[in-house]
Amino acid sequence: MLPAQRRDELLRVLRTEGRVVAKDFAARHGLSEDSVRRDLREMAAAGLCQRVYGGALPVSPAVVDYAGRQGVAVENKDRVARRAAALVRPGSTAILDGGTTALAVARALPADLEATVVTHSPTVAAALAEHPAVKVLVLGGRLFKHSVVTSGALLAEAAAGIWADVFLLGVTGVHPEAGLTTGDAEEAATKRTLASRAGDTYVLASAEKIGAASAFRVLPLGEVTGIVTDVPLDDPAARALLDAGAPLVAAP
Amino acid sequence: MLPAQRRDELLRVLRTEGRVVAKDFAARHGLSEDSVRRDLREMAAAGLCQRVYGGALPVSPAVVDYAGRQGVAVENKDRVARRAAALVRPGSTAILDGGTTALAVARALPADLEATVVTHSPTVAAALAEHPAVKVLVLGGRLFKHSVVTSGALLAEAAAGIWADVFLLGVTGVHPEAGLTTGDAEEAATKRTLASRAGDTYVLASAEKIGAASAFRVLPLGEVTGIVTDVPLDDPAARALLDAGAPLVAAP
DNA sequence: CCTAGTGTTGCACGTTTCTGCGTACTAGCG
DNA sequence: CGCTAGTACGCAGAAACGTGCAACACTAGG
Repeated sequence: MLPAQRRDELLRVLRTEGRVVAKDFAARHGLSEDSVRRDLREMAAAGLCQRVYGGALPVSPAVVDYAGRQGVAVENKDRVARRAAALVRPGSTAILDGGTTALAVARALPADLEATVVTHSPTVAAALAEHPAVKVLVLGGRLFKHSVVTSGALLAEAAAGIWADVFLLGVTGVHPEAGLTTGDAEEAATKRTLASRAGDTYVLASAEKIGAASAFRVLPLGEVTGIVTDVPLDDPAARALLDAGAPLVAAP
Repeated sequence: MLPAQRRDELLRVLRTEGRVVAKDFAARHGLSEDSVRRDLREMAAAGLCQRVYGGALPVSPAVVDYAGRQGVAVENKDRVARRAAALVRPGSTAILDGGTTALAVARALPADLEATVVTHSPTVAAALAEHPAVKVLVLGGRLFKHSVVTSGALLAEAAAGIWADVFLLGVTGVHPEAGLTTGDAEEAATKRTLASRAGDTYVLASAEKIGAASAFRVLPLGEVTGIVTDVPLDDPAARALLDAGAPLVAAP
């Protein structure tokens, strides 16, 4: 990445996300933290941003407040996303589900990662367009409006022709008795189809999903390789899941 | 390689990849870095690119950056988009191309329209999730990063199974001699495939496309049903197109 | 066919810019 | 108050840069 490009990108992220975390930005784009910090320092000196401990914020305080709230809200999902992103090994093939957590995973993938990602979410596909080294395969089909993913016969047909190392599955509930659940029957079926096309299946389960249950079961707790969560494993809800045989994996 | 060829190629790479790295370009084409740098310097002086350490970037990031491109010539695109949206009749099936103009068409569709829209653009698909009565079919395939559309064998296979009343085609150039052109060979092939799956094909040609030409021809001017544009039909550029047999349709 | 003129190219040189690393300092947190 | 992570600063090496110059090719006119 060209130095000038790097600075443009920093400004862009600052504008769109309301903040820049030096460490994350460096990791995401395969840069040294030093270069990022140096840029931020110079941009701050030029009045283009406001340097703070850990990164930078936009100059205008109005934007900062908003960004701050957003930041706190997404922090949990980010932790799960970062942990899950590490499951996509260089050179491997991964299936990425739809939904906000899966979208966060797509964004958390290292910028220089060379891998193949299969997805049935147009939103995730568009996000992955930012990752130059990732081969992206979109599974077509009828668009399911609520969660913005494709499903149906066309998808099943396309999915039959692929095989992935890992499937990162998003659900709306992880419950000791109900298992892994989601809010729509067809969506559940689609997720099952995708799970059958990968060697390992990991569930993306940020805190608000733990202990929750929706109407339709995707899979029983024990039939996935791991459930990535940011809830501490000694939390009562987590204990209940572990007792029910859920393979919980704590995000750092 | 001829000097003039080299400069054309530099501009092409700049346009399609959004940047040129002097060293890489020289290595890739068996040139000296000196020559490349010299060209870039002159092009920058002529205002054709922006010289940065390591290579060059487009004059305005908006030219290439997909997100940035939205906002350029907004009103023009909207006029074309509204006119084109009227071509999607209630109850009919339409294929919608990728790109910013097609995205504008998706947004311009009436909120209560009952129709089926087929698209190979994740961005357009996501936008159509806002239209509750529109059935959306996403064509899967390998994601082409630059314009964020799918293409390849998987797409061709999926496209073979559909038939639409109308195809709304986005291009980067409408030129009296070059015809309808776009910046990538595979993209051009994909657009041809889609055109073959619809009864009528209409081109989305906002003013900046008129008279412009890119490297790869999608179709000759005469082989489409109509070319929707906001340029007045008595404009010299429009006249030249009409003389060349282009079926121009003026947007109101 | 020769020659002067023009433009392009590769190379050498000194300069500028960028980057990674070591060191010492500081903010945040328990 | 001590620990950790983040930070600033300085430095040295590497990479990229611009400039001047000489070699070369190509053209036009004699």
